[in-house]
This record gives sequence, structure tokens and C-alpha cells, in this order.
Amino acid sequence: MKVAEQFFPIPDYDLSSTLNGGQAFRWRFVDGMWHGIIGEHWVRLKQVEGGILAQASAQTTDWQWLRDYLQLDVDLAGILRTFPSDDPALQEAVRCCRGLRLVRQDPWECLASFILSSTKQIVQIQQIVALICERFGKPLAAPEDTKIFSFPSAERLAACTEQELRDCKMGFRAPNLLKTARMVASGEINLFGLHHVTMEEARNELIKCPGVGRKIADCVLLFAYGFPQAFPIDVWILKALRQLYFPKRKPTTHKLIRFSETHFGPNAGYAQQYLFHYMRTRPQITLK
DNA sequence: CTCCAGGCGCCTT
DNA sequence: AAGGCGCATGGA
Repeated sequence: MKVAEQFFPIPDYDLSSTLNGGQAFRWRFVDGMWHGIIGEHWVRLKQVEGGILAQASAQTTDWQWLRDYLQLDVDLAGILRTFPSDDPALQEAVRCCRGLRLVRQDPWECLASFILSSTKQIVQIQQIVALICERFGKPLAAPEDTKIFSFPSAERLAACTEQELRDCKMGFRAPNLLKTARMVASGEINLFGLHHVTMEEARNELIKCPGVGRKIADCVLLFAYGFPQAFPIDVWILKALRQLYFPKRKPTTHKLIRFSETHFGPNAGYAQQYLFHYMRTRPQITLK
């Protein structure tokens, strides 16, 4: 197999916690490499000394799509310095998964994936996403004999029946994904436009989609639009915030939203991802 | 078997 | 404003 190969020198980039940490759902670890699809590119990434080794199709000469996705130009150390210094729990979470990053995803793929995420475990979300890609995605030129597909466009999903989507095991989320796909395909929601408005305006637009509330909107704001202060509060973060910061009381999600806006600073979204990963990988330490 | 999963929307107080 | 509940499906 002929492939193009490129080395990206970068410190503090942990592929495992980044690609398998519940931000994106199409990465698989095979024979020591992370296999993924970004737009219409297949790619394989390997964690090596001092950076990341990437393989892509042989005709690849421009790697900017990968640099953008991995956010290689982000100054992680600078971001970590904006975290509150008087927060031992957060500092411990950072020590525990140093090199965890946020990637920059396609808004439609991110929105659709997180509509499928509600009350599902990450493994199941991965399975559902894999099914809709196989069935409704565009076949892509693949290395060796593997079959790979793009993430299905909003237009393609908009043309599905609700039953076709239910057959991908998404249950009650099917009508939400279908209606949202139709809103995006028709232009009723303009996902491209949200790059140029404030976070609050973008959130208000996203929440118009059925099946999209505050939490899912914040995931899209953080993982696709790159608003670093977006702070999605799911059940794990809810537990973390209550146990770490309010062990006596039991504040509501609304109160915790207020707390997160002031406590974590301009990169609250990164702090959220560290706490999320910390809770999921070491729930028994200090927190239970 | 029961409980719960990167929630949302709608229904009661 | 705050809390309860149903929603499909499958792991643990």
C-alpha cells in the first residue's frame, strides 16, 4: 500500500484521551494506530516520541485539514495557565491526563452525533454513528480492502424515512435527527453562519433544533465552533462539580452553569474536558 | 433481574 | 423556578 506520511512535532498531545474521550465518535485504535475519517480524508495517527506520525492517501501533499482538526497550533500550556490556580481538583485532573486536547470538528457531524448521544454510552454512540455512515455516507477511496464512508450529509439524512434511521438503533432520537437534518438541508438553520456570531447567538440557533438543548448545543459550540468558554454539563460533570465544589449542598444545573462561567476562566471548555476525562477514568480516586 | 447511559421536552407543583 | 417522568436500546 502506498501512503503519504508526515511527522508533526508537538509536545503534550495525547491521542488516546483526545480521540477516544467522547468528543468525536469515529476513531478506532487498530494495531497501535488511531484510524479515522476527517471530511473525505482517511487518516491514521500514531503517538511517537516528540509528536504525531500521520498517514493518509498517497496523493496527500497539503496537510492543513489535519492540522486544523487536531488544532496543532493551539498553545496548550498557555491555556492551562488560564485555569484557576487555587483549584487542586482541576490541577489534579490536568496532571492526570496531560496532553488531552480539543479537536475541531465539522459542525454538522458534531451536531448530528450529539443528537444521538443523549442517554447513550459512548460505545453505543460510536456504533450508531458507524451504522449511519455505512448506510448513508459516501464510499471513500480506502487503503487496502477496508471499506470507509464519509459522515452522511444533512441532505442525505433528510431524504431518509424515520424507520430507516430507527433501524440504525437510535430509538427515540430518530425523529430528532431527521427533523434537524431537514432544517439544515433546507437552510432553515445555517450552520456556516454560526462561525460569525457570538456564542450566545449561536447557541440560540442550535437550540431551535429538536433534540438539542443546552448541553448538546454547548458540545457543538465547544467541539465544532471552538468557543473555548462553552461548558457542557452532562451527568458526569454534574457529579464532578457537586462533589468537588459543593459537597454539602446540591446545586441545580442552572446554578452550576453560573459557577462555571465565573470559576474556570476563558477556557472553561478545556477545564470541562479535563474534569470529564478525569471522572470517567478515575472515578474511584478522591471522588467516590 | 435492575440500573443507567456525554438529555430533551413536556408535564406538574 | 424546580422537580418528575417517558422516551428506545443495550451494557454493566
